[in-house]
Amino acid sequence: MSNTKVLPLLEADGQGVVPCCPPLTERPMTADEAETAARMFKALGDPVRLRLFSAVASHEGGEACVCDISDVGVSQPTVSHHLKKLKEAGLLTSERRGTWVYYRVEPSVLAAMGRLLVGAQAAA
Amino acid sequence: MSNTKVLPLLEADGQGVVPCCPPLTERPMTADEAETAARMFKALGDPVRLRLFSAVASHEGGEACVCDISDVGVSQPTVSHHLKKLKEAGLLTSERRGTWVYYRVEPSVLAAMGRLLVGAQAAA
DNA sequence: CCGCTGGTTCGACATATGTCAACATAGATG
DNA sequence: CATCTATGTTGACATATGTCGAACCAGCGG
Repeated sequence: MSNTKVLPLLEADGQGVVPCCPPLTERPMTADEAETAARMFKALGDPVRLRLFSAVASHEGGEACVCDISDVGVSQPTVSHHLKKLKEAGLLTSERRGTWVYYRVEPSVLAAMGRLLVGAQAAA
Repeated sequence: MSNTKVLPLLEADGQGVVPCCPPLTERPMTADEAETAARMFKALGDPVRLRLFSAVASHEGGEACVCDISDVGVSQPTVSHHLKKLKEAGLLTSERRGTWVYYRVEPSVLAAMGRLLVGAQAAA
C-alpha cells in the first residue's frame, strides 16, 4: 500500500485528476477545501521537506533515489520521515527498485497547486 | 512598523520585487532558499489561515476588513493571531482606517509562489 | 470624560512537529 | 546462511503551534 493512497489535493476521476479547489482569489474557501489544500502547503512548509521535494522535482526524469537527495543536513531517519510526510501529502510517490527506493513527483499536483495560487493558467 | 517589514519571498529592488527562488523543478533549492520559501508555504499550511487568506484575496479590491472575514469558526483573538502570522510571512499587509482594520494581499507574492510551483508562466 | 465596539496582545495550556539514536527490514553479495 | 548496505520504523524529547479567556489599546458616540 504505497502508491494506492488517494492524493489529497486531487481526486481521481477515472483517467485523470481534477483540482480540489478553486483559485484562492476566486472566492473564500470552504472549511473542507481549506483543510485539504492546507495539508499540501503544510507539507512544503518545512525547509528540509522543501529541499527534498525540490531535489526530486528537479532531478532527471522527475525522480530520484533517496541516496541522491539525502544530503540536506539532517540524519537519515529524519530524511526518511520527511519523505514519508511528502508522500502522505500526495506530493510524492515512491517505488523500490532493487536496492534503492525512488521518489517521484506527481506533476499534476504541482500544476494544481499553481492554479490554486495564480488562477487559471496554462498548466498540466 | 506595520507594513515596513520586508517580504520574505520577495526582495525589493527599487521599484518592484523579484522572486526569491527559482522554480522548484529547475534545480535543488539551497538551504537559504528553502528556508525563505518554506516560511510562506507554512503560513498557508493551516486551514484557518488559508481560509482567512482566501477570504481577503477574493474580497472586493483584494482587501477586507477583519470584521468581514472573522467567521471561520475560531475565536476573534485567534483570527487576529493568524492574520498576524500571514502578515509576518509577507502575504498580507494591514492598515487601520478609522474603526476598522483592513488586510490586503500582496499580489506579486501570489504570482511568485505560483512561479515557484509551475515554473515560468504568464503571471503578475 | 465614559463607555462601547473592533482588534490586538498576553499568559496558559494541550497538542503537533522536527530531530535523533537505536532498532528493524529489504535486497544484494559472498 | 552471514553479512553488508540502503531505508524505514520506534521511542524519546525539546520546541513550536493553535487555541482560548482575560486584559489591553484605538476610535467613536454620547
